[in-house]
Amino acid sequence: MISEVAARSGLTIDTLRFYEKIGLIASPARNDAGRRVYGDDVLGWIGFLEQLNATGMKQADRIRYAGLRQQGTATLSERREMLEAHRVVIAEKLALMKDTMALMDRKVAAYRDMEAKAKGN
Amino acid sequence: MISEVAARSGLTIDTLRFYEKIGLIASPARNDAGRRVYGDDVLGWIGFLEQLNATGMKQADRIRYAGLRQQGTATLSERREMLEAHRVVIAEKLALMKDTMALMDRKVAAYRDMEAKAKGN
DNA sequence: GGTTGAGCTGGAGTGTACTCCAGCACGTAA
DNA sequence: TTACGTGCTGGAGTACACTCCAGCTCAACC
Repeated sequence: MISEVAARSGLTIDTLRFYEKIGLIASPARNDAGRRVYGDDVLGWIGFLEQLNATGMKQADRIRYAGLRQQGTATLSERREMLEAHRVVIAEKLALMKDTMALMDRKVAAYRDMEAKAKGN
Repeated sequence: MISEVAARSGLTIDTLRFYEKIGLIASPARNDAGRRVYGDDVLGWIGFLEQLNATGMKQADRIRYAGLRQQGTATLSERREMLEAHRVVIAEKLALMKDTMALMDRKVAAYRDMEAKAKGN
């Protein structure tokens, strides 16, 4: 079961167990042999975590969010605030990405120019 | 001198020396007392490095780029290729940032809804 | 000429986020 | 019933990117 979640999520088995240990993923049910049996929701949750991760949210914050989520609806507004704060961070990164992409374009064009001139000699 | 570059660049003195050690920054000239005297170009270069860094380029690749840059015009096309490759990476991250920002917006809206309903009870 | 402040070197230490491993248990197929 | 595959735990190890420190030198000011 863990191997299937690993395959579907793109995480490794070790990482899944690690995420569970640090509280990013809720401890799944176990079968008679003591093996993890994951719920259907875990893949969606991992996908969301990966999106937070890939957009630069720190582990500690993701753990905090995961903890709040497990506490249920009482933590809704706290979670909303975290997401709003993260949105701001993303917006800043987005602007930087755009800037840098434009810079790459300018530099690449300049390099092409210089290469053409070097050939022309 | 190093403290001024640190202040202007936003890097720490230790990081400047570290960057020099790993080849990200060329070894600057020294004065009679053996202290670093940086050229005017170093701040621009550090700014560019930071932009590569902030957009997710790995240390090893930045070191490679810095090395090519020090070798002069013979490495122009190699550097251009690196920047083109990085542009692609940035474009992907950009798309992910946009996606995630939209997701944050949807989630925040949904949370606000749920909060409003909870209050209404 | 002694103290202060800035900088020097080489090397050890830190934080983050995994990643790997030894040694053991369980269930199925030959 | 023994071999194999999969999974289990606790803990050690790794990679990356810095960050800190001891012990020293040098120049300038009092």
